[in-house]
Amino acid sequence: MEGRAGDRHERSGRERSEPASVGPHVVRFVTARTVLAALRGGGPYTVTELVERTGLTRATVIAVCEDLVSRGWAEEQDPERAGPQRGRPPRSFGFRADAGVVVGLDIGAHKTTALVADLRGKILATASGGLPRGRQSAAARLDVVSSVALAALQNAGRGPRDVVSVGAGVAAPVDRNGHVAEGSGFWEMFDVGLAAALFDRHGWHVLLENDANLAALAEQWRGAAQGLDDVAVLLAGERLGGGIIESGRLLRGRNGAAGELAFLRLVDGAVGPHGIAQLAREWGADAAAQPKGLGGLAPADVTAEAVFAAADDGDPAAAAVLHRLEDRMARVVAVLSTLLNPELVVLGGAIAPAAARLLPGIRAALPELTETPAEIEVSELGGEAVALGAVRRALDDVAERSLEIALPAANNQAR
Amino acid sequence: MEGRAGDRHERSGRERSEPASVGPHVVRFVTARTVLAALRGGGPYTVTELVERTGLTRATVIAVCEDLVSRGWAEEQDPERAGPQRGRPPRSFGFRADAGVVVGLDIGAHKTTALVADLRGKILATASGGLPRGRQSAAARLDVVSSVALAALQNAGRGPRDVVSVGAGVAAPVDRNGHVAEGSGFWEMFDVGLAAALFDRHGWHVLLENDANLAALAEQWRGAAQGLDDVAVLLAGERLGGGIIESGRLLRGRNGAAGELAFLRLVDGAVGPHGIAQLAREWGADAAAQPKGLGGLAPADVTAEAVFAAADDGDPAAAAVLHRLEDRMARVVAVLSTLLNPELVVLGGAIAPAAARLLPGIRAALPELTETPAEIEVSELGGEAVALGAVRRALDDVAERSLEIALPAANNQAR
DNA sequence: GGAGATAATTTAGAATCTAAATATAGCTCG
DNA sequence: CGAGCTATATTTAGATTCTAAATTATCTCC
Repeated sequence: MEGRAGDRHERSGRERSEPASVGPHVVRFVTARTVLAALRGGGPYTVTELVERTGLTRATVIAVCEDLVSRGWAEEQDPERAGPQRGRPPRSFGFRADAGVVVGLDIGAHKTTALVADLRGKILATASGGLPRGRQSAAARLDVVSSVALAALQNAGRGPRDVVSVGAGVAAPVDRNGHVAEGSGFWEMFDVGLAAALFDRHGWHVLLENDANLAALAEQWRGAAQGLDDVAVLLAGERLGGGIIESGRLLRGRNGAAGELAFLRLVDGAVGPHGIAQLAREWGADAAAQPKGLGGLAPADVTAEAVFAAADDGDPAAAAVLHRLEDRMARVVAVLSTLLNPELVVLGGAIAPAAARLLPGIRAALPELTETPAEIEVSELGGEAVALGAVRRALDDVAERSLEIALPAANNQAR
Repeated sequence: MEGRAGDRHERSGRERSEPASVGPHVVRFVTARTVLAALRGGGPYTVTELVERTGLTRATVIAVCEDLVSRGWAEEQDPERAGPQRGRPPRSFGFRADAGVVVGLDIGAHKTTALVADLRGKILATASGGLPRGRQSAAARLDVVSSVALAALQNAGRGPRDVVSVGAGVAAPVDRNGHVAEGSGFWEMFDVGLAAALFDRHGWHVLLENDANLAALAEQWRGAAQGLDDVAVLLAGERLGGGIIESGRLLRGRNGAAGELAFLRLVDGAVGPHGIAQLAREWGADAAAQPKGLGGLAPADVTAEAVFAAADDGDPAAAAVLHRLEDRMARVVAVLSTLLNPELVVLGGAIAPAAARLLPGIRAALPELTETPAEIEVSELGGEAVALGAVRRALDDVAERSLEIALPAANNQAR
């Protein structure tokens, strides 16, 4: 048996005999998606421009556009005519970026961040909320997530009904079906729980995804990796995660654990700013040639900043710590470069500020370790990378399902 | 209209305004591919069976089938009617597996192997030829490849005109466009050279690919990884290469160097049978507790077999060598498991026989090294894995292009 | 107000699918 | 041996969609 060419059935599962009903409808479906994609790509376009961009006929474009208008995805606009023009005035159609919103969620262990964006990805509002420390029931946690999302929506002046799709990132492996890998501790509650809860409460379509994967999407969308199709993103903080994009697609692996290099022996131990301090304590002892070591700090005072400062002052022990850190990072990047041959590796997460400092050292160490060294950059997206990637994920979902989605009726009417 | 169906432009790249011409023709194109895929999957089918399998209407199926017959891809067959049946006798159509052949080439440094298969992948014949040692001109090398392919064709009783597609594997990175990565030494000659030469001489459509990638395809097709969508294959011999399949797709990376772990520091040095002997020489010295070490062999007599034999005899030095080897392999598999989370890792290449011996040790070491250990198996495909994968690659190409390919006229007539 | 230009709209034609009606070939049974 | 049954093939009608060409509309310039 083949199953090779015809594997479409993302959801329908086992059934054969499904390719069914290809008819002319599908043609319309495809052309509508083509036109919609063109509209989404830029400002209002005249029909003539759309004809050029899509390669379709004038008649077809107009028919499709009117269809899209009636579904709420596009609107006809009076083009701003700069000065007198000759000929019959053209009709213009534009994408209705405000026909709905998407929500991007970054669900961390202690804090949840929500981003609300319009259908072109313009960020409209933010909100975040922390969990009080201590054990929390699943319900309490879901309540926090839900209320943070609602707060962000309110900040954006929109309501729950306006939400067309939701992306959500968690710090655990998530497989292709949106299931959290077994053995992920409390993250497992989000497996079914999150999507079900948010669907039940608000009717939202929720896509769960690994946080590092979302960070990778964000970097490719609006970060250091814009436009690149082969990228890896390291999300290093308290945890070390990786998101890998190959040929423009996220890699997930069998259980969604691809890129989960947290346990790679090569890089054991934390590598975030907290980790730097810890490494300094561990390594300071044997690396210290001077009696004072690490600028004479007491162990409790060893912080990432202190180590950097000490290194700047010429403290050899601190310099040695940074050297070893550079070496560790370089080895991680080297493994990625050799195994996956990305064009660029982006260092992100809490370590980003520190990583900028280490970049030259890492770059210098790399050629010795691999034949195909990738470029390395530090993320400039800050703390919202994951939430931003969640927005991107939701937008992709909207693009894919756009012609099946019923837009919020109110808006549909409103304009 | 003529040039409609052939509008593929897989390579045309940047141009906008290309999605063009979606018309009803495309619908036919899709349904034809669907029916052809169904036919390829199994024996002759009655129209009714095809209706069930494809979900299309009876009328459509018949129309498409007759179309396929006229193009030479299918033939109408008198179904063998077992005993009396009721109702009007059905028409049956079958895939013409003999309408053409594909060729799979394994182009090694010293030897080239060719496999000829029918359009269902049944291997019809083999041939191989070695290069005399010493420097060879590019032309001489291409001559060998060409003549080996022709010999295999002759063995199969077919001619060069019967060839519909050719897959070829080389031991160098090959990017998505079929270009050999720069810096690959003499393999670069195949970059343009091979495809051009074989096209000029015989009109063949040649797909160049990395050998380990092809081995991965072979394992997924007819080897240990049948039906799995997330697999890694290690091809270890004089060289160490890796082929990675994720979500059913080969990973290539930016320059086609994905999986090229030959230079990974973790596993430096050869790991093939030759490598075992070498490691034994290197490591024997310091691992030897007994005065005799390695069963008292002289360095020149140290072979893989000898090391295995010595270990069986209880020689601790030999056992230590094998232990370290197991550890190395385990670490490679661990890196793959952690980074890519495959379901299975297949050990192939020249090391395969030896690897079977080491498997338990590798499996035992793995859980310590990764949280998501993959299954491990040894390849059973032998020395033809790469050529077999090349056949698979060519068949995929045929499936994709089938409706644009003109089948050899002779056969077309013949039946 | 007419000529020219640009674009929208209409019309005709072709390809494709589905669905329903009709025809066909073989078997069974009285 | 012919009527009836059955499963299938073939034909026909209807709907949808595209392209291409002809027609109509609206604006500017002279």
